[in-house]
Amino acid sequence: MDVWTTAEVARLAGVSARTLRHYDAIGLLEPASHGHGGLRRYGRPELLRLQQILLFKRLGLRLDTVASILEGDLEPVAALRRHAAELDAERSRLDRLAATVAATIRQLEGGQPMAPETWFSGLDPATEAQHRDEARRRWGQAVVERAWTTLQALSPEARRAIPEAFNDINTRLAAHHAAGAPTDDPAVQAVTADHYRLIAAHWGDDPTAEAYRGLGALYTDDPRFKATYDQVGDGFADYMRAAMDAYADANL
Amino acid sequence: MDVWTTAEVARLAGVSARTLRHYDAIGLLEPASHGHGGLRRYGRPELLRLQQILLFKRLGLRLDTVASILEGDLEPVAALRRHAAELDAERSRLDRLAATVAATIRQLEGGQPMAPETWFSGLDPATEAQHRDEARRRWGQAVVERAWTTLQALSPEARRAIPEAFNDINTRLAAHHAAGAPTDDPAVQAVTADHYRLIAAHWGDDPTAEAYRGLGALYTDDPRFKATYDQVGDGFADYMRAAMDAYADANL
DNA sequence: GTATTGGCTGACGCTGCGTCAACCGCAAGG
DNA sequence: CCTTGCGGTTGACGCAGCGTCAGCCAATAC
Repeated sequence: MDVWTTAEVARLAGVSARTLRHYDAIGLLEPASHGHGGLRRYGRPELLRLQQILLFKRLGLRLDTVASILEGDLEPVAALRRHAAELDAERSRLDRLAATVAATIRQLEGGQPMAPETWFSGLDPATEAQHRDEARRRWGQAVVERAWTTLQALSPEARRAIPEAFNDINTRLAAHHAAGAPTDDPAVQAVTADHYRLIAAHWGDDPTAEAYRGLGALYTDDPRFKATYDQVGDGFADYMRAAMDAYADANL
Repeated sequence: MDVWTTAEVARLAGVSARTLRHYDAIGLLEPASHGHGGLRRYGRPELLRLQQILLFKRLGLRLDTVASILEGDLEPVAALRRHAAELDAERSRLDRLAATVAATIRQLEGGQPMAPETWFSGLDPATEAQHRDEARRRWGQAVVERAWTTLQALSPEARRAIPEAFNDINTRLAAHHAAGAPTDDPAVQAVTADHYRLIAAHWGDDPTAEAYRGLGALYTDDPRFKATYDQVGDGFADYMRAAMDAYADANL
């Protein structure tokens, strides 16, 4: 009884026959010999090797790494150390991910269908930087930059309150827009004043005329905002910006 | 400027053009229209949709899940909750893995090339159980079972010391085996006595003759041990068991 | 005229097998 | 003798999410 078939080895080692064939195919564990009809026959050395393979695999090493170790091309301890570091990195990545997911859940629960102001908070640094570059290139104004970063820096509570409030204002303004009211119409300017106060509430100090115009520019020039606002109605982003400009002209 | 090409959208959103084509291929984000030569043309609604896609993707959701959410077939909050649970499970899996890897590193550092006694400590429960079933079926003796479980229950320090000691004994015994010395040869029995004492040191009380014979059976009948010992020399496992039986006959 | 950009459509590669599909050999039972 | 069934074999697709050629077309810049 020194030789075992595929199914026997599989049972002994607790793996599937398919796995053994796979290991043969990739050269990780070749049978001692082939019998009639290509039957795989494994001997004791193969059993031993399989056990070692399973040991390392159980630790999460990739099969090619396991192969390198068993061929003596890789120091087991070194490989495991590197693997441990990778595990650690992956774990902290999951930690951050979980935190972000939790935050998003809270945000979704607290707000309406998600306002664009909240969609982009917390993009990854690379994307974020790219967006800012794009913005700078387009608007070329430091004030717009400040409007954006300020929006980003809002407290979590403020963020949770934002979607509703914006939704409210957008709805009211959309009504005037649909009715064809000019942007300097008193009713429109009243809504815009609410908008200004909403912004100001999270601005630190009251936004200057320049800052408020910058925010208006954000609505029309940043595709992320523009796309959203134009879904409210065709040309709504432009309408909103015009109303904001008018407000700045008259009041700031 | 209401329409963008693949590369433009890619730049705006910070993804690759290939990704956009992929999303088109799987129906996740189809362009608004196709221009001359099949050029993809994206409009604002597509930009918006892409932003939502990227938001959910960034949270680690699979693309088909994202699709379900955007199609309204899946509640975003519910999906995120489930995802959070999965993240949590995965994280604790990584925790356990990292612990196992660390333990293995310690073991490898403390010992020689890894003795078989340590290889199988800490197999996953299913495999472990299967091995024990196999063992019971083969030996049908509770004492063998006890020999095995006792080996498994050793303290970490003892485990670290074991490989060296076993290696030493194996080397000495292998010399006699190669020289063709009978197993009841006094020199062979002297080495066997050392082996007995080594085992006894971790046994709790001194192993009985029955227990020691059971351990010998483990060496020849468990493929995990047999394969290893037979690598020392052909028939070495049998030789060792015979020496152990002889020792038990004469001294226990 | 041609070199450069960009865009297009395949199609393979990666990881570790699970899962058919199609076929063969051997032994027991009708 | 034939069927059934078990266990073995070799392909080959599928999965997730694109990266990465390869080969071809069109418009633009020099």
